[in-house]
Amino acid sequence: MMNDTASDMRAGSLRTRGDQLVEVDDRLFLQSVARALYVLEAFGRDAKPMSLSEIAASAQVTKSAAQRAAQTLLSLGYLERSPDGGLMPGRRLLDRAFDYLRSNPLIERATPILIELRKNSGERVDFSLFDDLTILYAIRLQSKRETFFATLAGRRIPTFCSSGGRAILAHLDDSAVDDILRRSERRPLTPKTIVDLDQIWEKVREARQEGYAYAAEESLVGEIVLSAAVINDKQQPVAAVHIAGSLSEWTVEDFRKRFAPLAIEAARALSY
Amino acid sequence: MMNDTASDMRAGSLRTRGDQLVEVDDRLFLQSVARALYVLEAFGRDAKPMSLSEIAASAQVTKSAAQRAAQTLLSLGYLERSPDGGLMPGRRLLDRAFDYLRSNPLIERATPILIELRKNSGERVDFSLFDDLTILYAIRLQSKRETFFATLAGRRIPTFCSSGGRAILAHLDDSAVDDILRRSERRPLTPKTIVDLDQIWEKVREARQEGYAYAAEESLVGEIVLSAAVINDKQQPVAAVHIAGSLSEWTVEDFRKRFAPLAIEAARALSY
DNA sequence: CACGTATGTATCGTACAGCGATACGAGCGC
DNA sequence: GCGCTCGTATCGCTGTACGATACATACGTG
Repeated sequence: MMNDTASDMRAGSLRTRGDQLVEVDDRLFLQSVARALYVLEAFGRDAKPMSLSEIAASAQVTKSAAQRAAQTLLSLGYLERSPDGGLMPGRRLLDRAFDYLRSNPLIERATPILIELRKNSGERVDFSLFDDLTILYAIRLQSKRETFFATLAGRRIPTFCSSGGRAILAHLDDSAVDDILRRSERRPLTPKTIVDLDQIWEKVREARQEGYAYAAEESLVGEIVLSAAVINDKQQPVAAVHIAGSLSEWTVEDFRKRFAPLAIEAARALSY
Repeated sequence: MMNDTASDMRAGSLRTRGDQLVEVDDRLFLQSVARALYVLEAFGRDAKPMSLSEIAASAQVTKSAAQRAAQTLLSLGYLERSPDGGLMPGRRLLDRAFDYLRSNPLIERATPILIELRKNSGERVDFSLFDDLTILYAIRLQSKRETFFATLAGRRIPTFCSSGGRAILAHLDDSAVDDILRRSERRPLTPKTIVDLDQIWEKVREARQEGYAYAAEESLVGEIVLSAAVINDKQQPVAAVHIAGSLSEWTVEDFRKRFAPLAIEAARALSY
């Protein structure tokens, strides 16, 4: 079967979504399901309770479609009414995320190792998944002082300017790195964010040599993060282990010297 | 057309799902969306990569429906292929949960207060939402030593045997408490779990008097948890603040004396 | 090595679920 | 009062999504 060279004869229709063209594998695709998910995703753009009309506009579906999807999601707990009558994401979403974390063998394996790392380092420890232009925090073990966003799994930050992202890039070949960097928007998150292509490349090369990456104040002022990549059985980087500290307690050099071996060790234990 | 077979043509129809009867509000309900969500929920029952057939069986949809839903969810990132070819929840679910946490005003308000509480107590601090028979962990701030599940938001535990649940019950009137206790399965989680109705009532009454609840080793051996309820503007309990410690470091009495005021104070700050 | 039984994948004709436009009523500001 | 926007409800048509079924593949197993 599967004369795969040509997927030509069948499937692969193109659908438009906003101004993007999205290649859709087959006609098993359920449009109403997609519309409902677009409705949920509207809150990713605007994290506040929204009216039906706002949702319809943001999700780029008709008001009717939004209405039907919202009713359905509401009755299943994936949307909730906010006190003022608007709509907001429902707590059922937490259950699904929980399922994700529980079902994922890598994360299951990672948790005890990260807990150990947290204990040994005394600093914040994170575990993030590589997802093209962004890395996605999956496990977060805080230290004492933290800010709101530092506690939330599900947060994404750009690959190009995070230590985790660059630790991962260091394990890709040049063309793949180039591809990612080119497609990244490279908007600075702090005044110290490195956005220059050559400078990023320099950091990636350094990470290749050292076996880990670090970033000082590139995504949060006053914060230093050091990361090592986790490699799968095909030698591809899939995730990263982070240790994050405060520059009010550490110099960059001391931090690197102290924690690089720990991060590398933890990442290695998770690889393969 | 429109053959008059069976299905009543009017609103508020009843649909069967397994052996449960689910009242569906209107005919704005999108069945295909529901089916897709049932597919995702299958992983809540069995947190491991599953085959399409397993999913179909667990979600109680036909294989065809499961196939279509899976394809759709796959292409949108809400399902992923596991290394062995099976299906597992996709990382996009984390994004949605993140949206939930970010969009929810209560949680936004709670985070800094909990961080402060974590700092002052030095113990693990959790924030859970009341959801009928269960409470749902939304924020978790670990202490040093932790186990896997203690780190995961999205976890649910029974209302009846958790300190948070009983702190919440203490703010409901008797009939509501009774209703919840009766509908709860009351399966013990540890040998120390209190399952006897009268004893639970005793704990609830104690919580009413003290303004907080506690549970020693009822959901995890060696763990003591103390909680205070958060009240909304209609005087209904909606959430709870927990402080959790180890019995290897504290006696029950010392723990209560030391942390009850902190938990109560934090919960009060979040109320209204 | 044919066999049975899993699996995932693909096809197909038809029914009916879901479509979008539109109408309706409530609430707000002017 | 008017004019706007909100959420909600209605309706007839149509094309989406339905379930059964067929097909390819990968297993063990006797």
